Amino acid sequence: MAEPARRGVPEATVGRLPGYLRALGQAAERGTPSISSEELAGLAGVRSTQLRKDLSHLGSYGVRGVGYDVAQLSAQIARELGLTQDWPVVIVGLGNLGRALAAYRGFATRGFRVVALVDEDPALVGTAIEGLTVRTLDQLASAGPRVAIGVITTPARSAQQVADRLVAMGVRSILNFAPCLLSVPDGVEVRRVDMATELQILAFHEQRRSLADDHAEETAG
Amino acid sequence: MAEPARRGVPEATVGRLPGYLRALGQAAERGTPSISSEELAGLAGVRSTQLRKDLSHLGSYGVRGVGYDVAQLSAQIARELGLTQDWPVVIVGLGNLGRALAAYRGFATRGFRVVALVDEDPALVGTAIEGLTVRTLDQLASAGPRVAIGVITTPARSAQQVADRLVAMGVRSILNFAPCLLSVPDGVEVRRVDMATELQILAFHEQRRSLADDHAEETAG
DNA sequence: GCGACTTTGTGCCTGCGTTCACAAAGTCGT
DNA sequence: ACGACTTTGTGAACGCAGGCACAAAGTCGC
Ligand SMILES: NC(=O)c1ccc[n+]([C@@H]2O[C@H](COP(=O)([O-])OP(=O)(O)OC[C@H]3O[C@@H](n4cnc5c(N)ncnc54)[C@H](O)[C@@H]3O)[C@@H](O)[C@H]2O)c1
Ligand SMILES: NC(=O)c1ccc[n+]([C@@H]2O[C@H](COP(=O)([O-])OP(=O)(O)OC[C@H]3O[C@@H](n4cnc5c(N)ncnc54)[C@H](O)[C@@H]3O)[C@@H](O)[C@H]2O)c1
Repeated sequence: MAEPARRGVPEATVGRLPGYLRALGQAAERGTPSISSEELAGLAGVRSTQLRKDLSHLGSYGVRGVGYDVAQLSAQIARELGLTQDWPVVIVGLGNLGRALAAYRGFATRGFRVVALVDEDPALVGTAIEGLTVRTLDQLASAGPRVAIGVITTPARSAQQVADRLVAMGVRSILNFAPCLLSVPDGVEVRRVDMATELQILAFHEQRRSLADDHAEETAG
Repeated sequence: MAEPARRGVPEATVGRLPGYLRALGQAAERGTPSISSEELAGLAGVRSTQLRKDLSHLGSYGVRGVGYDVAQLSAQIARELGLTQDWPVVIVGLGNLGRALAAYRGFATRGFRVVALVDEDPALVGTAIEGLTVRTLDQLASAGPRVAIGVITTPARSAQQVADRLVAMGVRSILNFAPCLLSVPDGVEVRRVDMATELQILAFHEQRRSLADDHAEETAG
């Protein structure tokens, strides 16, 4: 039974698969041909029961008494995530952040290829960054390569219109770095990376700890 | 009753508070003095019932029949998140990403101040970036300002040792951009920002949609 | 002042995700 | 060949989070 409830992978599980893949990469470097759920879970930072349940959702199975074949499980998760093909990516907005992303070699290593760079600044359009010529959205729409995933690194005020243009071009997956909400039609998925939000969550807990510390001092002293 | 189960703010709620704060900022720009949960929820991208339940956890309350006072609610959420004080931040690893973050003006706007920059590259140490002199971790530990939050933008292989050093310096909040797991003692919180993971999740759904489309064509044709 | 209306705050229910406990299945030593 | 041991896969219990329905509370028009 290699194909159980195949179309029912829970979202929470999907969110952990990339982590498992990275952990498997580490395991592969060590040269161990197979790995137990306990050890792999340790590398991925989850409980072994959770790992096993997650893997059970993909119908994958290891060998009882032994563990999982590292190479095989890697391939299976990569296939599940759609990383067997290369996804063409466009980066829109080549400021500080967009340029850092364009220069980042980490994408290419796994299934993603930056095939276009877009900005509206006339001083940038036509110049080459990382071997790619910067274009406008118009140029991309009329004569560019097909892109599957759009990365938005423009200021927040431009993000919505950029998203609209991308959607009109057929892009259904957007990674948004601008600190704002994007409204898109059904069938288009937006994920946000928001460092300000992350910092604020850290600040919340930091403050909670500070208050706890203060209280401890108070009662102790 | 302005203080109910004050220490019981659910984690999921905390994760949405920054979004509410941003939405309130937008509302404030419009000049509306008060706002209904329905409208604010729209700006934040959640359901109004969820917004109200979230706010109820902080003991905050609006005025029935009217809504929430924008300025007051803003202040209350900011206080809850610990943004009334400035949190000193250090950025470790001044490559492409670290430099982009150092140049980013978005942090200062709300409660965070980059007070130190760290790298181990001798070519960088001693130079000035964005008005701050780059130091080593040793220099920061012995003679630097106190930092509350550490941002790690080094390659993955260095991230753990950097985290260990930060923890030894008393840092209890870490934002990690390196694609790896950090192991830290209890009482230290790590949050990760991982673009590769986000892209892989997008790829999963993209692939799922592609397969669905193929199937639709097949049955239609 | 009063009734109609608006909007908040919350108890309850439902669904999802995580953890526990254990049977199934396979390996390894003898 | 067989028994002890290891490890997986999963049914079941539990807890948390989200959404619904509704009462409470206040506003506004007259
Ligand atoms: N730099 C960071 O470290 C950082 C951190 C967190 C969040 N962000 C967010 O990422 C986004 C980009 O940040 P940044 O520092 O790189 O900004 P930036 O101002 O340096 O760059 C923005 C770029 O987008 C281009 N642009 C603007 N409107 C455009 C449009 N309609 N079409 C195409 N290109 C357009 C501009 O020409 C510019 O090159 C912002 O939303 C910012 O809030 C950045
Ligand atoms: N650049 C991106 O767009 C991007 C995107 C996603 C993830 N990341 C991750 O962010 C991290 C940084 O990426 P980058 O492209 O800026 O890398 P980079 O190689 O350009 O920069 C890394 C910097 O860290 C410094 N460093 C290394 N070891 C150190 C140590 N022990 N102490 C102090 N400094 C040290 C190096 O001197 C260098 O300046 C990496 O882990 C990368 O995977 C980057």
